Amino acid sequence: MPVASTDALAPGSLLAGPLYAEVKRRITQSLMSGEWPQDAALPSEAQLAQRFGVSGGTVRKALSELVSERVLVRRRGLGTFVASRNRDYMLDAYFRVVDAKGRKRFPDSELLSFQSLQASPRVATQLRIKAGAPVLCIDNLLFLEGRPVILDCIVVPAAVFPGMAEPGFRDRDMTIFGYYQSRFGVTVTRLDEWIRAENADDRVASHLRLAPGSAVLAIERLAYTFDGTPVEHRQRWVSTSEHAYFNTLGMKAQAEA
Amino acid sequence: MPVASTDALAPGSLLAGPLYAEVKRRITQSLMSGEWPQDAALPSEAQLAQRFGVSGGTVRKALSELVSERVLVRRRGLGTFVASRNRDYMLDAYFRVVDAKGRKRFPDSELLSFQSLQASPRVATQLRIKAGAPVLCIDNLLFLEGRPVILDCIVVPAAVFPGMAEPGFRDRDMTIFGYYQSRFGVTVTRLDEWIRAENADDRVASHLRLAPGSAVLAIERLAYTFDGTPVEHRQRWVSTSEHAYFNTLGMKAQAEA
DNA sequence: TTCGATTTGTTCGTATGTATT
DNA sequence: TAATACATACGAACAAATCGA
Repeated sequence: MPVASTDALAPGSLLAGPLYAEVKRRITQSLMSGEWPQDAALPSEAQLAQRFGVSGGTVRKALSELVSERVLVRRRGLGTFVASRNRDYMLDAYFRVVDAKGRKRFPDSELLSFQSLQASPRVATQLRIKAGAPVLCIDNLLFLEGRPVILDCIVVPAAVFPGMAEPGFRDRDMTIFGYYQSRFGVTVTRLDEWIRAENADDRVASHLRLAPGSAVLAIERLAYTFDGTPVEHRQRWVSTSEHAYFNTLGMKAQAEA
Repeated sequence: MPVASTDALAPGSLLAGPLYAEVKRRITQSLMSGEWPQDAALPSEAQLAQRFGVSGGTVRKALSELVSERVLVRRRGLGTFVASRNRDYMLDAYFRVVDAKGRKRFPDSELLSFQSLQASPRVATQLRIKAGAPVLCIDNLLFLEGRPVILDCIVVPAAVFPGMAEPGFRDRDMTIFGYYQSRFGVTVTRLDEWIRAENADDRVASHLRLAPGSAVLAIERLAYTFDGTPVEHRQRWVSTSEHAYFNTLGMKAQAEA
């Protein structure tokens, strides 16, 4: 039979905050370290409770926060999993562009270019790497209902995605974040976006089939992984002639009593 | 001693979902009906548990969801309150415009006009009122660090805010949502925003001190109260020459272990 | 198809800690 | 200091979903 785990939290130790927060940090660290393989379930509530020497309710509270932050998903009868960055997840959690009727659809994409370059000072600062460090730059055009609506210029540190190259990227059968996750073990857990309006330059206007000078959304976006390290910079231009960026805050609608 | 309340939930009744969801609906209904006065605490956990005939943990789960949806705030030792739509709350919960360094500041405002008009068909549809129904239209210019950055055109149904007039609105010593809440008992609990890019027309450009045709953010926004009724339509234009609309999703940063 | 084992989801109750008045 | 109220933590029981024998 197994002996008491060394992970058990000392009962009298001085913690910065509540116990469940410490449990959450420990679980996050295990997720980061790759202790639990992709697509496999985490240990059950009862096992985690025993491992950390806390009650099931405390583990549940830690896991529930990670679920609400969309890091984990739990399925009754099955277990707790790292949320897979698949199409349905991305459309639901991260994709914000809707059509005139408010509908979201998964876009088709066309890879425009894939280059190995050196980080510009500006993007390097954002990614917290050295200016001139090797990066991969990917230009991608996204279509909704056959029309080009979104132009993306993705910059990722080469060190974070060792061995990434155009063929593998082009032939992936999944979302970009899903590719990061399954191929490189990099799970995006947070997105920050800064949205501005710009007059489209010739390149942007041409790709989005707009008149030069047309107003477009310019979205600068940073994606982070568990420990807050930025892993992707994306400059996105969105044509809002037929679409809008949708955002909602506050109380969800409640079903009738 | 008090007898069992008629609000008690039947133990064997058929509920659509879990018990805490029903408790949440009941609490929401009481909030809507004005049963609990503004600025006063709701009944304590134990009192609500007794009233609904459920355990404290079930009440806590219902209240916790309303807290996470920013409808309520709980203060230990004090009680549970409807979240006051004051400056700090609005800046934290709803205001999304940041300066070049990512800082949020509360804007100064200048009332441009206050008119009683009839709802246009388009806005009437959004507000779910009849075209031509009486509405109040308020134009407001917001300044950050002395510069005009946001132009707002607010449309609210007159029926929702009986007796609202320019002097009271102009002299309010609080946020607009705080005024709705304290003066008319209308608490905004949800915001939907559709963000587009536009070339500024002469009026918008003039107010925001931009060249005509400059790209600006055009944000169409609907505010709802508890039961999902829209109570305000706001068309907002934002100059992003010195500012950006900031949005973040996913896992919060965690303190070190 | 049925059954049993596993796992999460919900509900209950209790005890203790902490902040406020 | 005492009373009140929320916050945390524990443990237990049962329901519901899933999967494999």
